[in-house]
Amino acid sequence: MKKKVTLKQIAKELDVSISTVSKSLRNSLEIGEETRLKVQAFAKFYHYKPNNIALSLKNRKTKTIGIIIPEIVHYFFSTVINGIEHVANEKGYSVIICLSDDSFDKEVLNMELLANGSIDGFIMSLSKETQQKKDFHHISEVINQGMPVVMFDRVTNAIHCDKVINNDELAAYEAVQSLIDKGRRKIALVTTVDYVSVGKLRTDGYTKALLDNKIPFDENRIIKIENIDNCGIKIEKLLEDKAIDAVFAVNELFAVTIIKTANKMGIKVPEDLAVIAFTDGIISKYSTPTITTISQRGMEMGRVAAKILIERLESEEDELEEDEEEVYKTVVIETRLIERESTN
Amino acid sequence: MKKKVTLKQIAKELDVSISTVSKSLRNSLEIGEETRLKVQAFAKFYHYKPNNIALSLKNRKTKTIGIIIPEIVHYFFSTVINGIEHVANEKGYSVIICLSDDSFDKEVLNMELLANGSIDGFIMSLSKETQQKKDFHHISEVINQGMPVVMFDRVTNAIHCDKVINNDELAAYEAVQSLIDKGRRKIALVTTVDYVSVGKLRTDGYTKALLDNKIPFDENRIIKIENIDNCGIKIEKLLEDKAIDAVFAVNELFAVTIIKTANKMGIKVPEDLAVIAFTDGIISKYSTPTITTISQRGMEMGRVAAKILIERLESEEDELEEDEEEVYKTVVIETRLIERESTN
DNA sequence: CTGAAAGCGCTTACAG
DNA sequence: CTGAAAGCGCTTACAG
Repeated sequence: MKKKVTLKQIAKELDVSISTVSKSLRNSLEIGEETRLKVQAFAKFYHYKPNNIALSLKNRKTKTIGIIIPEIVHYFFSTVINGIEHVANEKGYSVIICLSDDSFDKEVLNMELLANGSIDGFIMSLSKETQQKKDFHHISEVINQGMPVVMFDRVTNAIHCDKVINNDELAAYEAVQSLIDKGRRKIALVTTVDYVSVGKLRTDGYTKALLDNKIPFDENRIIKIENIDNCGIKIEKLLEDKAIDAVFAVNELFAVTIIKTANKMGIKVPEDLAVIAFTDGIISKYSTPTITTISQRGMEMGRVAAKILIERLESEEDELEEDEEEVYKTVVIETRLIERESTN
Repeated sequence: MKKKVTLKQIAKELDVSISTVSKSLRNSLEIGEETRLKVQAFAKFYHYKPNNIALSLKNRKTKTIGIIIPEIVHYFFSTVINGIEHVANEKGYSVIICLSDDSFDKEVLNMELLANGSIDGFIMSLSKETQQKKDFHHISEVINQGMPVVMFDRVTNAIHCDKVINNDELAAYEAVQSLIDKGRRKIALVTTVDYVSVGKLRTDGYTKALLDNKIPFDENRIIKIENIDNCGIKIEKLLEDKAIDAVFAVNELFAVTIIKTANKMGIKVPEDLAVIAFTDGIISKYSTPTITTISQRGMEMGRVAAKILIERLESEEDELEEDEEEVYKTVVIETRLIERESTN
């Protein structure tokens, strides 16, 4: 077991000063060629690599990005992480991931933990509980300390920072419009409870599409599901309303459950019932029938979020710490309609 | 913008020494009550939190775990991360995640990056390319430097370290046996290419189950798929062999593809063809019919891996750096058969 | 051309 | 009871 070698050890071994070793390894012209080469050879032989922690302390930056998301066993979020990780890696950054489990307390705790020097900036998506409580002090605190934050998907207007989002309302509108274009007029909406910001926006898009097409709005055609595991009855009741010929589901889990329920009830998809879902995941691709979805393009969201954060991080360096007004941007990632079998 | 406050600033402000501040905040009895309380009040007011990086450097441990996995948009792996993250969090550790994208070079690069002080230990699953090349020098190097490594799922005998695995051979055996118990005798195997360690083990289990039941082994009933995207033809050819009444797929993506192909060909699942898959993911639960699977219990694997690593990390502390023989353990996580509609 | 010193933010053994 | 000093591993402005 040979522990990692340090500058100090090399210096001792070679009988030179630590400064000389450091400079040699950084190819400083200050150092005589002979010494430099000697040091370099020795360092190479012992696989010397500078200690990241020491560098972080010295440079006051860690070259790592903190990610805080509600859950990781989730197609969309893992896709975003994938995007972030790839951009980060290209630019020499690592990512450290914390899960909030949709809990406010865990979100706060994890942010505080990481904010104490472990990372240079955050990329995050709000937990349900945080959105419900509307308490964002932990985020503004971090921003106040000068640490950049990029929020994605589940964002809030209450915080002034860079954001990467879909136009959820517009995307929902387009989804519903596409159903209308195919001759469907009695369109139901299956959504989540209201405090999830994106849920609300998607509902707005749905309502607006109906309105613009002069289709009467019927409250009974909207159901809000809190828990996926026991939504069967609610969905059955909705489908029993024979007047329905299409449903817009706010995520693919709802969509596949609807299709399965329809099957059981002898309702044919897409003939009798067209189904379209927000969030393109793996299920939609492999369900029978395959499900038409609106892809949020999580990978792209991740890439963009990482780019924005890193850009801000690297530009801060030369900034003269002036108290200039920060100009934040909100990037809207275009969603993409992926037509499959569940709408014809 | 008020930057984070440091001990130095507090000391200056209160006109005491840094040592006094440090000791006060750590509730040292050395310090007089008055001073201590004064410092604590001040620190609290300014939200003082010690800098993690400085602590890491001082203590020579980071309280963070490095995870290296092939991909993250993958049900099993994200499940494992979830398990790791939760026990890590409980014990005050963070996790930093790097993806190898199944590339040997990225795996090596990322390990070297993290090994330079960023983390206390690794939890990892080998990339395909690494398994193919059988080059594990980067892992033994890290271990040699005294950094503990726990491998899971895709492991190798070439490296001596703690491991968490399924008994892939046995699980495959049991899966095939369950098909046989249901009267199926002409069982096909759809697997991956051989260099993936678990793929090979599952094949062995399949073969053995046939043998033990005196069912003739037919090489034509085994197909190896390299790329999921264009395996349709291979599967069709297999299913055309009317003699087949069951198939054991090495993952759920293969299984669902088989079911869809069967449907198209007018073959009924499970009546004409029973399908069972390794790896319980989200697709199996929502496919039509739902798919019987062998759950690898990724969450549990993650939990166990994290526990082993942290235990080793914390026990090392008091260990007197003796050159005692390390005793590594391999924990086998029992798989679970989850019966659904695709086998009857 | 080389090295001593200061410093990043912290802790702790040791003086006083 | 308080503080100066050394040290974790590194970099760099400054002397010599």
